Amino acid sequence: MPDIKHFDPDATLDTVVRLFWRQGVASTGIQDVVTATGLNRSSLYATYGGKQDLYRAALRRYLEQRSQPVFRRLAEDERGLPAVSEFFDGLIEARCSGEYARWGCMVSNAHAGAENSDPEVRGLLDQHHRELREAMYAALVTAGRQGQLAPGADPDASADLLALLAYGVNLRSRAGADAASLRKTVAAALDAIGVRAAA
Amino acid sequence: MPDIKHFDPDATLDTVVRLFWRQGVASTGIQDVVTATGLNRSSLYATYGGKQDLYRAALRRYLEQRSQPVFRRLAEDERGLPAVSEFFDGLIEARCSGEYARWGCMVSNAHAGAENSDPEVRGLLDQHHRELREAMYAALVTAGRQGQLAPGADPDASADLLALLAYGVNLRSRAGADAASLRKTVAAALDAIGVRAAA
DNA sequence: TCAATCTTGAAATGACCGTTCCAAGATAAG
DNA sequence: CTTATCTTGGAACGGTCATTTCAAGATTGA
Repeated sequence: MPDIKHFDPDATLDTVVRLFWRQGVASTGIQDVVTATGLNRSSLYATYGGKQDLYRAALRRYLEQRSQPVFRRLAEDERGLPAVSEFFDGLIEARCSGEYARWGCMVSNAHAGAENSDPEVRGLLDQHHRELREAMYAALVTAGRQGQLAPGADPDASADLLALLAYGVNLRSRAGADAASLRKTVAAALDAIGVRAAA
Repeated sequence: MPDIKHFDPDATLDTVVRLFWRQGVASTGIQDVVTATGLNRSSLYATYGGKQDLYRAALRRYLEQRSQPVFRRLAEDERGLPAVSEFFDGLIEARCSGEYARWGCMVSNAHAGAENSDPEVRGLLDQHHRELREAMYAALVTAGRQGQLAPGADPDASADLLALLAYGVNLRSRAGADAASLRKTVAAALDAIGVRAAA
């Protein structure tokens, strides 16, 4: 009997993700969302709830669509260190060029804003960090099995290090950091963890 | 002939720094500033200009009062790697406990927000990064002179790495990262750069 | 076709935003 | 003490905020 929605909630959410990703939640008004999505306030509120609910949904979708697929690929890659290197290459590429250049990472951005006082948002940040760290750890264990790690390198602590390094890349890329410089920095980190090239 | 100010602009600015540092500029209203400082809108606008001017002044003051003294101490320390280690210990201590626990770094936070679209703010972020990197580099060169660096370690790239790591620490500490875990991560990074403990 | 039920458009809500204005108060040189 | 000049308090400004409301439109089962 009822009417059906005249739009695709998932496609709309992708548009909303882009808004919150680029500008943050505090600097994005509902009017911005209305303008960008083309639908009106009533549909928005009926579908997603208020602004904070909309932000939470967008952050969840960012994790599912943007982060987790990349993490999964990293964790399941059997090559070891080259997989980690490729992960960072893709990261830097995405952060410094193309449609999302200088947007940083929506999760990293959320760390720095007032939005992280929301317990559910905080939970998503922790989940993101855990998943990134574990994917990195899996790749490093694989690397260790293939003798790619330096004798003293601890996969556990190295996974933490590389995860934090990714946050640093995300942050500095938003301020316009040079891609080549970021690549060189990452290479130095991997070199320090892996078997020493030049002794 | 004229009247004089009935307050100390520098002390007031310290209060404003704390506001913007903790909540960010977008989530802080002029009313918050009025309430926190105790002075009046007129005095605020007459002394500092508008909100954006006030934020810029606060960010400048954060650099001068909070960042640069620490950078200077790091750059001039003659001990090498222990100086770097102490820098990170102090950083993690400040980020995870005491008055400013879970506030992150005002500059790191600014990277992630919409405030970095202001050219002057962007300039301050770059200046901060340059100064951090150069202090780190100076300490690493000192370390190298004393034979504390691993044979393959490049002070230049390692300085970049440690600077990005600091941003990662700042970010994750805001989401409640555990101090012990952060310390362990930093130790692993320094171990990878320095002469290998366990071979 | 009718009626039930959801969606949609557009206007309205009150609260808060950053900023301005002006009269009253304070200061110090003459 | 007068007067010029700045500071201060507090009200007022138009604009924008997130959210609500409600009538009109659309859809589907009976």
